[in-house]
Amino acid sequence: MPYYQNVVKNNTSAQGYLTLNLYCSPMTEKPATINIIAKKAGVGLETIRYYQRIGLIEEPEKPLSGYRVYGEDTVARLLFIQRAKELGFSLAEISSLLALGDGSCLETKALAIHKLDIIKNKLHDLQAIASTLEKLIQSCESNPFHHGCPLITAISKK
Amino acid sequence: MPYYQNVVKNNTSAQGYLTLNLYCSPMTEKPATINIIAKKAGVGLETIRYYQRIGLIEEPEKPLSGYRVYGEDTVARLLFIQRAKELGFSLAEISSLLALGDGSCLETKALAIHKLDIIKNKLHDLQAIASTLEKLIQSCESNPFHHGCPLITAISKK
DNA sequence: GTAACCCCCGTACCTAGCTACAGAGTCAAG
DNA sequence: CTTGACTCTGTAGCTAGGTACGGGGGTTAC
Repeated sequence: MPYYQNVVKNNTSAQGYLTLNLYCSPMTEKPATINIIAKKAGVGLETIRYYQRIGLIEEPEKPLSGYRVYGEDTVARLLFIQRAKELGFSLAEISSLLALGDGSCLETKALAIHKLDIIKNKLHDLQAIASTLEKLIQSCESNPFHHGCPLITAISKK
Repeated sequence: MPYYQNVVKNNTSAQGYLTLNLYCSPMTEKPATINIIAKKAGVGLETIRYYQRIGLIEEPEKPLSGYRVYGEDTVARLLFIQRAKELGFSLAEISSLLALGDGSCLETKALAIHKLDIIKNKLHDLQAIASTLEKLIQSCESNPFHHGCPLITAISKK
C-alpha cells in the first residue's frame, strides 16, 4: 500500500495517512527516513548524524530492528542551522540560540538579551558593508574608471 | 635616540619623527613591528603571518637584515577581517570583498552587486532573528513562566 | 658586552565541522 | 525469496583557519 504523498498540499502534517491535522501533529505523510529529510533540508545525511552526535539535533528513538523516522520539525531545525551558520554563528552558539526557544523563558531571558546584543552588532556591521558596497556600485556607474574604493573603513573602527 | 612616541595624539602618521603629516603618510610614529600591530588589531602574530602566507594581507619588504615595518593600513585591514569573519564570511570571501575596494570598479562592479545581494539576505535573516528574540524577551516579561518560544520559524523558511 | 627580548622561517600540531567508508542489517518490489 | 537500494554503527580522513614551537639571528637595556 502506497503512502498518499502530495495529497495534502503545502502541509507537512498528517496523522495516520489522510487526516488533516494542521497543528501539533507529530506525524508526517510518509515515514521520513534520514535520507529524505537530508534532501529536504539540503544537507548530507552524514551531517545529520554528526549533529546528532554533538547533540545539536535530537535522534529519534530507533524502533527495534528498523529505520528511524524523522518529523518536519527536524527539517525546520536543519534549515535554521544552515542559515544561522551563514550568519557566522558557530554550532555551539546555534545550540544555545535554539535552547532559548526550547527552554523556560525565565531562565534564559538574560541570555536572550545578550544574544540580541551580539546580533545587533552584526546587523550594524552588515549594514555598513552593504551601504559601502552600494556607494561603490554607484560611484562605478558615475565614473567607471574610478580606482581604489575604501571598503575597510566601513566597519574596521570599533 | 628614542622615538617621539605619543607626541602626536590621535594621529598615527609622522614622516621622519615629528612631521605632522595627517594624510597619506606611509610612516608611523614608531616603526611598527609585527607584534605591535598584532596587539593593536587584537590578533596573534602567527595569524598575521598566516594571512600573509595565503595572500590575504601584503607582506612589507624586509629591510636587509632587519625587522619588517607595518603601517596603520595593515591594522585597519586586520580589524576589517575580524569583523567580516564574525559575519560569516570565509577568508576567501573576505579576500574578494577587499579586492573590490582595491581593484578597478569597472571589472568588479558585477561582483559587488552579487556580494551586496548575499549581504542583504544575511541582513534579512539577522533582522528576523533579532525581532524574534525581541518578542521572546517581551513575552518573558509579560509571562515569566511561558515555555517554548519558536525561534526556528523566524528564518528557516526559504 | 651580555642578558633579555624580539623577529624570521619552517614545520608540526590543533580544533571545528564535516565527509567517506566498511561491514552488517533492513525493507520492499518483482 | 531474491535483489538492490537504503540504513545503522563505528571509525578514519579531510579542509579551513589558525596556533605552537624550535633554531637561528637581531636589538636594546643595563
